[in-house]
Amino acid sequence: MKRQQIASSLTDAITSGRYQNGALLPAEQELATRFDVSRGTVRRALEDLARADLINTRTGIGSFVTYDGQTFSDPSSWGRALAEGGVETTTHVLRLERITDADLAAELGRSDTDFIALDRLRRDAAGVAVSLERSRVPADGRLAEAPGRGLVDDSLSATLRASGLVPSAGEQWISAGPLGAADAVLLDRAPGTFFLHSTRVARTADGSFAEKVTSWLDPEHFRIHLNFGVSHD
Amino acid sequence: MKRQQIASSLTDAITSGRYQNGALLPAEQELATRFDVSRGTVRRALEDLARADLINTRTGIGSFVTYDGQTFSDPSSWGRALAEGGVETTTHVLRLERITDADLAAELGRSDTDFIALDRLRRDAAGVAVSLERSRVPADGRLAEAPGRGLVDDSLSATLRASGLVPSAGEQWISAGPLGAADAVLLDRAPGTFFLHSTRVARTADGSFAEKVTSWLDPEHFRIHLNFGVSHD
DNA sequence: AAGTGGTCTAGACCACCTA
DNA sequence: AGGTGGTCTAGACCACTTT
Repeated sequence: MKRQQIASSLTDAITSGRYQNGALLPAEQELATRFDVSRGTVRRALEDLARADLINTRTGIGSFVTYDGQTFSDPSSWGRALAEGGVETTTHVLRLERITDADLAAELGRSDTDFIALDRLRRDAAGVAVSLERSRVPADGRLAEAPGRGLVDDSLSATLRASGLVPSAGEQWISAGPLGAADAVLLDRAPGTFFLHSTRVARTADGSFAEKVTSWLDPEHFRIHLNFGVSHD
Repeated sequence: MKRQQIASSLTDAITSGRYQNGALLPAEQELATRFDVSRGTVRRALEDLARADLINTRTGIGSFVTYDGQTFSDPSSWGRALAEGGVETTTHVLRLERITDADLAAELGRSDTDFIALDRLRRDAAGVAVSLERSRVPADGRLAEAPGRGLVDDSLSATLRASGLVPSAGEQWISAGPLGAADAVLLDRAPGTFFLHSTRVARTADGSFAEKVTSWLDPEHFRIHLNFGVSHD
């Protein structure tokens, strides 16, 4: 299975950060030469990556990496925020710490009020802040040590996976509205600027809480993409 | 697109009963000869049918029909626009007519440039316009008469179903942005007002176009809700 | 004009299944 | 053994994007 080897190799390169989010992959012919296969085989491998929402291929240009190390790729029907073609972004961790949040615990129906909070800001190449994401995951097991140890591969999804929290179901709400005063400061925008807003709650197969992510997204840089009825493999 | 023509032809043969449930399709090489294409193209078409659960391919044997005549289920995982807090709305048809749209045909990869256009405006109880929806469906078969006859049950999806166009897969993009001048007039808002925007393209099992809907939604009245992972994958 | 992805072709070899 | 699907190849032509 050369196709799988190539897909696996490219997936690794993307999730490990060798190909950054927004970057352009080498041309298909170049990949074919590099892997010593035909272009058709490269294309079949790239189809797999596209299905997993790791890349976004555009005619006449190439394949852009659309993986920010944040979202789970497993539930393929997640609405994913896609950077418009070829915008390079960098991610900055605003905070990573253990918190207590009784409101969130009540909302999720949890008795445990301890969580790990991870807040991140994304900037485009020009340094303009384009998104603000707040993740909350349970402070159980190995995750409890994340603030001290850092994230696995710098990726929240990898850290969750390493902790055995594999999301299998969830809900997402997408809306739009004006930025609040505090968020506006973080994003360096005028208060009241309209942003896309997404709230996502994921649970594992046994129904326990896996992750809650709320995001503010600059509508000029992001749109949310959904795919239905075509997931297989 | 030979692939799509072949998929469409085979889908028709299956749903019309020419290939009964459980029957074995002709061999790929035989189909290739019959359609006068290469085997690779036949295989890509069969992949589409398999993805739509119309056939089941087994190594060394062939492709069995797995379609029992039941209608395809609607893709239940569409992102649905939900009115906040039980706001009652009324829907007004702005237009329902046959149109020619070469750009849309090109975008969808269709040679037929005829479509049925249905534009609708929704107002809340106070009479404020809260959403604008433009639907485009193919002007094939019974649908071609919709402008004269009206919609089945006043519902576009019911009309589509009655015409044999059952969506089984698709994509949706959600973004946000300022209203254009023309849309602002229709919605009775100031140009540049920020609205949620959704574009949805649905296709039938054989990959042919079923419906395209673009919507502008007042972010104060609507949010989009997604639910997934509960029963499949 | 040059580079890129999108599609199709004709052929090849393999693993699998039924005889 | 002979037919079937699974995979890969090397090349071709086209439409699109950028220079």
